[in-house]
Amino acid sequence: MNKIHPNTLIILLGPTGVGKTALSVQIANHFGTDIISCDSRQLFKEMTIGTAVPEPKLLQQIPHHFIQSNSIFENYNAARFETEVVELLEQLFINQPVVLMTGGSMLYIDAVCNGIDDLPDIDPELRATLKDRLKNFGIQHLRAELKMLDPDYYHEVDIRNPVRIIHALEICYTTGKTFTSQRTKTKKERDFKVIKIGLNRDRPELYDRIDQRVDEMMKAGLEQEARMLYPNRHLNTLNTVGYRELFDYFDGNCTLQQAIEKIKSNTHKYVRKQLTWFRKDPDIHWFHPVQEEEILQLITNYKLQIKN
RNA sequence: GGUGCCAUAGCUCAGUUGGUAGAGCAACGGACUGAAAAUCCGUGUGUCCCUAGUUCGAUUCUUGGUGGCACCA
Repeated sequence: MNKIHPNTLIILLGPTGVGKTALSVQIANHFGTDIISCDSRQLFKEMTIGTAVPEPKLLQQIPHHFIQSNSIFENYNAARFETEVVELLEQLFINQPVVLMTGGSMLYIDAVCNGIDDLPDIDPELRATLKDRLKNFGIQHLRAELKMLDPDYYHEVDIRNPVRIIHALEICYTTGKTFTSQRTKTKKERDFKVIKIGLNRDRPELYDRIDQRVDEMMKAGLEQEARMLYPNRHLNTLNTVGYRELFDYFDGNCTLQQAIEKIKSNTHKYVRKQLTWFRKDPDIHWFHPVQEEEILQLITNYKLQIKN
C-alpha cells in the first residue's frame, strides 16, 4: 500500500511565463497546502507589475509565503532564503504532510534542496570597495589579488567573471581564510522529501505568451512603476528584466518601443538560461501544462518517485 | 506608362576589382553554492530573387523577367 511520505515538499518549477501559477492553485487546493514562492524578484514589495506577482484574489485564497515580503533596500540572497524556508517548512509540516513550493529561481530552489555553504555575511562597504577597484584598476588587478590569497580557487574559478572573483575576495577578507577551505561541496541533509515537477511548453508558444504578458504589463502601468523605482536604479535588485530596459529608455538611450522589444527578448534569454540549468537536474519530472489532470493523478497516487 | 535605384542569414544591412560570404540584433548552446530575472563564456543558422548568357569558374559582369522603393508623367 502506497502512502505519500509525510513531510514532502512538492516543487513546481519551470521557465517564466509557462503557467506555473494556475497549476500551483490546483495542487495547493488538492492537498490543502500553503504555497511557498521561490522567486527572487517577487520577494520585493516595491515591485508588482514587472515581476508578475499573482492576483490579490489568489493570494487571499491560498496562504502564500515570500511574496512581496521584503524590501529592495535590504540585502537578500539565496542563503537567507534557504534558512527562512527551512525554518518555515518545519512549522508548516506540523499541520500539513505536503507543502508546495513554486517558482523559477534556480539557485533558490537548489539552496532549499541541497543547501548552501555557511559563510559570514558580507559588509556592503567591502563589496563597494572591491567594485571600485574593479572599475579603477581592471579585473587583472583583482585576479592577481585572488591568486595570492587563494591560489586553489584562482585555478578553479572562471577568471573572466568579476562577480565570482569579487565574492571569493570578500570571503577571504571577511574570514581571514581561503574561500576554498570553506567550500564544502556537499549536500545538506534534509528531513523532508522532495518531488520536483517541471512545467514546459514549446518554445514559440512560450515566447508568444511572454510577449503578450509584456504588452499586458505595459497596459497595466509598468512604465509608471519603473519610473517610481528609477531613483533606486542602482540597487542590484532593480537590475531586473522589465525595469532596466525602461531605465534605459528614461535615460534617453532608446525609444519606448525599443525598450519593450528588449524586455521581450531579454525575457526569452532568461527562459533559455533557466532551461539550461533545469536540464542538468535528473530529478525533475517534466510535463506540459495540458497534462494538468495527469500530474494531479500521479501525485495523489504516489506514482512520482520521491527524491531526497 | 517612362526613368532610376534596390533585391545577400529570421530582421536591418555590409561585402566579394569573378574563386560559393560577414556584422549588429534576433535565435541557439554552456558555466554558475551567499548579486542568480544577477554575472560570465561559446555557436553563423545562407538556393547571395528567378532566367539565359560570357567564363575553367557568376552571388559579383551582361540579357530578359519578377517583386519593392523613389521620381517623372
